[in-house]
Amino acid sequence: MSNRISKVTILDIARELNITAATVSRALNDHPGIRESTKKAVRETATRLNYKHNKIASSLRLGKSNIVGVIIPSAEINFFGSVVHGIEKVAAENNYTVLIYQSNELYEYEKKGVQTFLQSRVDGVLASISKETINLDHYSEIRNRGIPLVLFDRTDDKLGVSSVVVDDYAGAFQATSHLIEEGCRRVAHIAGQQHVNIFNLRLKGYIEALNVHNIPLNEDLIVYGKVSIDSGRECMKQLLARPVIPDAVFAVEDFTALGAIQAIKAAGLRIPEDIAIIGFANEAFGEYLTPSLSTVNQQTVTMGEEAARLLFEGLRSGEPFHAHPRKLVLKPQVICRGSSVKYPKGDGR
Amino acid sequence: MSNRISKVTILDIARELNITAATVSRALNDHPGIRESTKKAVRETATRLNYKHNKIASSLRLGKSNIVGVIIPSAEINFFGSVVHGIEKVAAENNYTVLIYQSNELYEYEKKGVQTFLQSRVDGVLASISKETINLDHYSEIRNRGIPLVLFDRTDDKLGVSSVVVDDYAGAFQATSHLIEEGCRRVAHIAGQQHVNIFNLRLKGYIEALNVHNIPLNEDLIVYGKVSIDSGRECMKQLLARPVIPDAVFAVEDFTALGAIQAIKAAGLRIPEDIAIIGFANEAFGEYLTPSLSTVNQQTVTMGEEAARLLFEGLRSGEPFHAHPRKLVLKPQVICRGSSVKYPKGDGR
DNA sequence: GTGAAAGCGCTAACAA
DNA sequence: TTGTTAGCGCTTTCAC
Repeated sequence: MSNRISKVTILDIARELNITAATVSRALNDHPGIRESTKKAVRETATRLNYKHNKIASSLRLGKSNIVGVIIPSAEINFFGSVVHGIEKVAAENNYTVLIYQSNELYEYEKKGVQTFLQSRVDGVLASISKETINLDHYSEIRNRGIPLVLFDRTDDKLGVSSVVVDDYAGAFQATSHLIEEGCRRVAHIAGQQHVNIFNLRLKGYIEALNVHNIPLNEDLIVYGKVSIDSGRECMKQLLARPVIPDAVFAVEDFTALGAIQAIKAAGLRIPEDIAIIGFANEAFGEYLTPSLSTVNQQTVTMGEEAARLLFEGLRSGEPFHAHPRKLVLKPQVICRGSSVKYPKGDGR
Repeated sequence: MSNRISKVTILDIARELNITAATVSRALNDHPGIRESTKKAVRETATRLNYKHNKIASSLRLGKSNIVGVIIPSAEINFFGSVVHGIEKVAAENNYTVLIYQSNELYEYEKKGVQTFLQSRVDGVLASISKETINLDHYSEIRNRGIPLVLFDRTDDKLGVSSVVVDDYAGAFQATSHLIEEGCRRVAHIAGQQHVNIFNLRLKGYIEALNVHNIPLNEDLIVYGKVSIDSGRECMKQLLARPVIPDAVFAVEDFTALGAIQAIKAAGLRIPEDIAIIGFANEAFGEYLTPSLSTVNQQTVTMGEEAARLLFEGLRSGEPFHAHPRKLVLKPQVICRGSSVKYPKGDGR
């Protein structure tokens, strides 16, 4: 009620106590070598006057904002939501605030996000590259300005920055192997855009699993989609129209799998009896489907935590951040659920 | 490559062109009364030198940050994700950046978020109150400091600030009426914490619908839960154990409905034949369930847009923000899907 | 149409 | 242990 619009500064506190602003600042920052009694008095006066630290002034003076910017394609994809959680956790531990920017998978938005971050003088950036993005100059700019940048999930080695990814190749290999071990022989793959690194790796993992299990690769069983529910549905329809109908599908991620499931059901086929299916990413909805969706877990929270840790370690060390880029590879795990398990008791071998 | 660490300021541009920083500032801000040729030269030099506007310095000088803070319980609830989308859209139109803080439904986090925003000198706050929150002093503080505050969805009239809500009472009324019109007579309600305004309104809407349809209220058919999947499951189990088994359930929101569905299926009952069910909130997963979940749509994006608009209008008008709080009530719509429609062709009357 | 000068609120040398 | 002083980068009166 007293100070409707707070304009209380450290100077007000100083005057109140007949000391200088410098002392107040030091007291507030718990500087060693300020008498305890002074600190106490300052703190009390601060609360009494309703003082609030001005981060903007502090940032300007310090040349650092204590903000990290995070660029994600979409907060509505559960995967990124979880990663952000991991990031926020570590950021909070380091006394940092997190600014989130959604690119909506659009190159232009992504560029705009980078500019916003640069203007806001964020101390570091964590980013996952949008599907649409091919030109990486905006990320180079961050790098070149010496601002710590760590990529996660959708990364690009060309940038020469640290990154955290899940082993998509291994995940795809395991997922496909799982289907084969359930007894499937005509395993199809609904793939994603091949310029996106992780989607390409998933295709490769799929192919390798076929190899290892001595199943000849059949190009007819691979379709390339755009990674969405609609695209998954369309791709599945194409597969069902081909001479050889698959008995299993490894979808590039869960939304694609969902679309495929709809198409399979619409065709009057049973899951997993006629066609088994597995997705990738462990989106929340998968658990609630009937049958529940098998998928690959990507350690999302860990990914966020590790990415943030990489960032803060570099931030603390203070030194040329991008000198020695590190690459962390997390191990994925197959989650077997109803959509892929044909023989709940035994196994297919 | 040239300026690894950008330290280019308007002064550098000024020196380059033999003018003063003041002129550069004006040129960059497109001040009228700066010669076109000067502006052009300044802009060119700025890009050449890789100049980047320093928002922090600007904010300090201007006394405004051009940032709005948004407090939501959780980004993982689809509902809030959509609202944030609406907010971001309007914020972008107004040249504002959005800072998001997740309270995780925890009072302490929520308080911390408010403090962070206050320190960051956000120009306004949009918030949805956490389920756990009872004490509202932290919100009063925002208000008392004269910082624009607009609440959405989880609001509280006691604060005397503008708010945007969906008409929960009407939504609950419509949802319950829908079940009754499908021929159900023993309509149960899994309710939420009654200190949360919207949950209380939903209970009231439920009761009123029974009244209007001349169905006596049966306290045995109401259980109070904690609004989560687990709680929904437990509450449903309780209902199934009672002397009168319901033939329909109106769940306080979709996650609760999901838990209830699991319990119903586990009990070997069919949906909607034995028990029809409807949720609230139109979470994304509902569409993908089998049967798909009927629910109440809350105009989420609109809610975000309207809340943001309320904020920016006040921000622009510049005047005592909380003098005339406005309350916007959006109309919800029942979405009929498989879980509640017993007679797809006709109706229950 | 442009310059000179002051200041937003804070912090860190350097002094004392 | 505390004070003095200067400055972070920008914007804005007030001059001219």
